[in-house]
Amino acid sequence: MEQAPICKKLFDCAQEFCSVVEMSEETDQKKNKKLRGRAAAVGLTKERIVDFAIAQIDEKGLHAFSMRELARALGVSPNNIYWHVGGTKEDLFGEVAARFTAEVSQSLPRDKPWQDRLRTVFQSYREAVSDHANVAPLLGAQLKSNGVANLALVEAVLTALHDAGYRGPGMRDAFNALIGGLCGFVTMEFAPAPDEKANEWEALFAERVAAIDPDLFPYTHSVLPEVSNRIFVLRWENGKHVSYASGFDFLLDLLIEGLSARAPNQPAKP
Amino acid sequence: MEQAPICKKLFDCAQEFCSVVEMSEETDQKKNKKLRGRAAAVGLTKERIVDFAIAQIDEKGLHAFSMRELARALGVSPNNIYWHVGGTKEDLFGEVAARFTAEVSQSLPRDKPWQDRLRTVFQSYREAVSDHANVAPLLGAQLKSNGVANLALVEAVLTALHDAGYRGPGMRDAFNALIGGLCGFVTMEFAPAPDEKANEWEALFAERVAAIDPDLFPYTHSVLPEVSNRIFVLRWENGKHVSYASGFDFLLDLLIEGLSARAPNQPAKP
DNA sequence: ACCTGAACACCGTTCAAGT
DNA sequence: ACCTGAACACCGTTCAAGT
Repeated sequence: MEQAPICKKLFDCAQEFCSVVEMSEETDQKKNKKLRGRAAAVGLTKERIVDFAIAQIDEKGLHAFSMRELARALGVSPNNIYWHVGGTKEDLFGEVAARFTAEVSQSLPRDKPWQDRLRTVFQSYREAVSDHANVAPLLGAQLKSNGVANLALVEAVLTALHDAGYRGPGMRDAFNALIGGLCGFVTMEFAPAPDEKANEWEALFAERVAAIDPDLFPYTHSVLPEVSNRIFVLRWENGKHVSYASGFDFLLDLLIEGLSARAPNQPAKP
Repeated sequence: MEQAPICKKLFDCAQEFCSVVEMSEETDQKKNKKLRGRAAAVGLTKERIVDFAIAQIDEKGLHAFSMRELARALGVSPNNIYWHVGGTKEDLFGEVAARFTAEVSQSLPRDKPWQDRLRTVFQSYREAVSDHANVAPLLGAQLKSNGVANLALVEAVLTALHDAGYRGPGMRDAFNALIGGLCGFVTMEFAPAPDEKANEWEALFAERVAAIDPDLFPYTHSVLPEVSNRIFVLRWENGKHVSYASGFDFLLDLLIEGLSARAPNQPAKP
């Protein structure tokens, strides 16, 4: 599993050592050739693999993604991928998720009030995910994704809560409510639709929605026109086609407002 | 896809017609034998299939679930399942999710204030999911699950929001914030851990967490003892092993509180 | 209608071997 | 170290056929 990176490191050290030793009697040309002969034979790197994986997932969806097809796209034997990325498909997904959350933690302002910092963190999280909506399930619905990569995000949220005065169990609950609520929202927002023959499923679903029994669910039936395919359970398209931005913003407002009202550190009133 | 049920109906009609015609010259024994000869040959039903599917998922996890193994457990040919449940694994997952959310909408009180009704709806949703935590990804991270089955839940939430005075776009946003936030939370809560060799992954993760750089993430590092494996991103076990109940309750409180404060219908103050 | 057996095209992963 | 070819054990799904 984890032996690959370790081996790699050992090998890098060994290489370094070698180059130093042979430096004197080796021409630059020879060296290049040697390098091309091994690492550059295919030139595969973890970055390149993750790049292609994300592209494939973006294009065909997570469901259709396969290691063998990724290998074909890279023009490489499948085992080569395993070597670079760890012995398992799940490991690759972990790398994808990691790359991903790394983008979020680019520009986190430090000099604003904690409420504003929270707002920008989660807004940028949602933006990052919506750029590659098909990977959404990897972030919310798998533990491996919650890797150690997105520490910047964690640090940002924790310090914000600290500034608000939250400590100990209260801080934990607040953190979990924020991450669970908001990241969970985004996961649901971009939940993939069944990949049936084109619009077949949509038509069927719309039909069923239209056939809702007014006697059993009178209110739902009455608001169907303003609600159909625009709220979470009663929909046949996900956030890629129908915007849930206002719902997300509303949730974010409710949470920050509530956290402010309950914050142990209240602004001094002169 | 959907042709199976149609065929079924046609056949049922035909059967009925036949029995009526033959009724006069057919003994009850003969009829029973005939019935046993076809439908009861294996006695497979959609209910039985879903029962077994849930059991298998509970036991081995969603990742390890397979149609062929389900067929083996049922003592049946794989195609038999396809016939009863629709032409696809995804269809079966849809049925599983449906059965599931049907449980939630059992006891929804109607005579309480809307805040209490919302509270019980979502508490019981979380309880239902936690009883079969491994199916959680089917509910939050796939659109097919958001089928038309859980209409009782939708009706309950919508009427609660109506009583609070929410209408139109405001009602939509409130609905999405509630469902997305709370159901999303539960999806994250029970996100499955990688199924690696036992505790290997856990040890590795714990190790990595312990190795967090205090210079890069000073605050996270300082609260590690009270936070490690107890908040969402920094964990190696999911809600099956570590309770997130207090975080969920806190989120629920924040939402209901916020919705009350903004509710167009405020209680009359005499 | 309900059910089976055999087959197709694919998959994740591993093993032994090359450079 | 980096990479390939061939193989294993499985999978979802379909097709033709039985009752």
